Amino acid sequence: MKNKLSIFIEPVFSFLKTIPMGMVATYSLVAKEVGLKSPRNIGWILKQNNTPDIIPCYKVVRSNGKLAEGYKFGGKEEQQRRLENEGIRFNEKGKIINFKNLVT
DNA sequence: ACCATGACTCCAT
DNA sequence: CATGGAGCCATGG
Repeated sequence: MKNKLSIFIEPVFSFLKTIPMGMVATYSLVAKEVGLKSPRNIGWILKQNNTPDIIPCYKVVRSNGKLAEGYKFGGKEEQQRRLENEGIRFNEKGKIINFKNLVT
């Protein structure tokens, strides 16, 4: 590839697959995990995902417990559905309840 | 090289 | 708790 972030794509996707059922990761956590500087970069990388049923990019949430706007496959509503399927619950404001289930 | 944009975060108000 | 601004780093025009 000709851009710098592309070399982080596979590491990020691999990490996402290791996140257990019922748990999520924040953008900054994923960034730190693969050695990237800015959480913004993770957003860019997640947009490179073309296989939502193989790469669980829906497991990445914002640090405030809410979902990012730009989930590529049906928006944050679809992302919320996927998370709820794992048992993650949301309040009426769209914020994750018991936002302690982060991976370390 | 300049500028706008983005699936973000932190901190102040 | 909601909002705004600054910081952030890479991409693309």
